[in-house]
Amino acid sequence: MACWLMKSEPGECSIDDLAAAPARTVPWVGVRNYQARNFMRDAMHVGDDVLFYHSSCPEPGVVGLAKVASKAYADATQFDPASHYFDPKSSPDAPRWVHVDVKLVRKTRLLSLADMRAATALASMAVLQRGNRLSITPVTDDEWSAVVHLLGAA
DNA sequence: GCCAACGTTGGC
DNA sequence: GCCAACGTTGGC
Repeated sequence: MACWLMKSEPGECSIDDLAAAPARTVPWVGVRNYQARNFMRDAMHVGDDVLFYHSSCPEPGVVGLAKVASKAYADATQFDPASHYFDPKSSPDAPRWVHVDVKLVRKTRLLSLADMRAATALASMAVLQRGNRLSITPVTDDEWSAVVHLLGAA
């Protein structure tokens, strides 16, 4: 079972939005980066563990644990001209963008980006590497355990 | 296939 | 708002 870190801007979908969603599940719409899409399409499986991360906000960091709740399927927003995520080059016959559903397991305390950078056990995390901008990154089992340990040690 | 220009991300 | 880093686009 693989683990992932998924970034969300709290202004778009916060951990509280996820907690309030029906079945505490949201479709992870809006990914418009091929590498992140490929992770969802090719490498994610139902039941994979997810670190839910707030980005582009005053306190970036991990704020919850979640799971992958569906296989990848077409992102409806790419076909909607009114959507911010509309992609005129995509067609329903050959959808360019797909996504999975993500289901909340539990909210956690904030494990801030600063906390993460300070933790030696997390030094190799993809999300912490210089220049990283990917909204979805793989997390190793060891990194997952270290994050959960840090969250528990609050 | 190269590469310059441009757009986006995201922390600060 | 700044800026570094990186991805995408499109002319050639």
